[in-house]
Amino acid sequence: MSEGPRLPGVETDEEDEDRIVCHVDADCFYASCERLREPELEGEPVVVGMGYEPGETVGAVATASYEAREFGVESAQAISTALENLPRRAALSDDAEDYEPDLTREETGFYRPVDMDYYESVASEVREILHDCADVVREVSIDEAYLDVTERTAWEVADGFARHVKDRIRREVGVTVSVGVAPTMSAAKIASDFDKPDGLTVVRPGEVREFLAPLEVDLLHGVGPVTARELREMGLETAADVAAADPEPLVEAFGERGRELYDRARGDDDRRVEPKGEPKSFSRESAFADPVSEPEPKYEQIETLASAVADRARREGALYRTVGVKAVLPPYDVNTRARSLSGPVDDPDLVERIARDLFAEFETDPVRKVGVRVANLEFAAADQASLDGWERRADEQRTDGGGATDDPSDETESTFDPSDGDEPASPDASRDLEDGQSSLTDFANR
DNA sequence: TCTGGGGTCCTAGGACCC
DNA sequence: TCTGGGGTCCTAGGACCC
Repeated sequence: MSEGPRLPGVETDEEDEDRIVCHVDADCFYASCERLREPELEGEPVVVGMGYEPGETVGAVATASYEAREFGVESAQAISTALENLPRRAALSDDAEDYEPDLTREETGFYRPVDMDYYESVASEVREILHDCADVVREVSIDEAYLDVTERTAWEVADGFARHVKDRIRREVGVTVSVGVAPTMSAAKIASDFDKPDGLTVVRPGEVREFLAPLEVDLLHGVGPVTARELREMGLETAADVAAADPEPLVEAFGERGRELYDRARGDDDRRVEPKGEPKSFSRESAFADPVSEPEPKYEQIETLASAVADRARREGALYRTVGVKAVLPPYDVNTRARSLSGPVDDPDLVERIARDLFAEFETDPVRKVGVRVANLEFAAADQASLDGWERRADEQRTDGGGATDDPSDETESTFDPSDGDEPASPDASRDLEDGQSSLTDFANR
């Protein structure tokens, strides 16, 4: 996790420079998926919108095909803006009179709503190929992964290997990907971006710093608009500038991230490709078309989201110890509130109660977006969240000795006791958990 | 860029403990 | 009671990524 200064000689990272890391990044993945099941879209501008319904103008651009990008359509753009840059083709034929009469077919595009289930099915086909091509795969998102292919290829033939991966995905799934190969994860990531779409870039050991040198700072992973501006204010425009800079001011300005930035710009990155661990949180949020001031619609949304989040956690076998809400107030004021319990639970009704409770503060505010989150997840291992699981834990805590170790949030728990008593709501584990908990608490309080 | 949704990590300050 | 040092956990906000 944390990089920081490291002790010399600990761990086994002496021979790290010999890793061969491959970063695979699908090109405008959602749009490619749409083309897969609708081949007529091939070669046409395609815009995939989230929160978008056919024929409407709300929502935002999730992905735009390269043809659509030519018209100035960008990811995260409001659909209404995208439509100004690139009118909807269907609209043209449906209702031609309402649109500029001189629009040619070439100046219009296809708009489709996000269909996650379908993209997920395509992604899993890609994933299978990736796992077939590498010993270790880290999936970063639905359309992106790192592969450690050290044991599968050699630098002399790395481009042939990458070509093979690309070809297999194209042939067997039908989408194109861009691939970067480098001795580090961060360089591989940048390399895959270097020649998009359908790119293939190999950066060999010893070439990393030279490869990065001319890049603008905002192309570095982890540098967004805010950091880029600050770096420029410090006179650092390119990766070479950062690499040659004194690291101290960077650390001062950005903390640990500053150190990381400096290291990465110099090509230093000793992270190993590792499979992604368990998720840390689940959340759902949704925006209102216009800010809402009345409490009722907001609470209704909160409840819907709370139950969706709790459902998800249960499906994934996760217990949670923290419940949070989010309220976005105009113009774009993000507020979050969270409350932790003294032990992990699976209890949809409790999620809903806490979410309502936390949200009460924003009851009468105009709100444009609300969200619900669970965190501090625990994935009950193979043995489920069984009672003996809890007894074992309780034993651990007991033998821990001093009562000091448990229950900093004791009073949180008691806050919920009154409302908790009124119904035997929670099926399965959670009741046992809560019971187990209270005896634990009793013990601690003795 | 007038702003959608689902995530991660980091930081700062406070409470609390020894 | 006028004030040390080390640590953990919690909340809130922010930057960033896809």
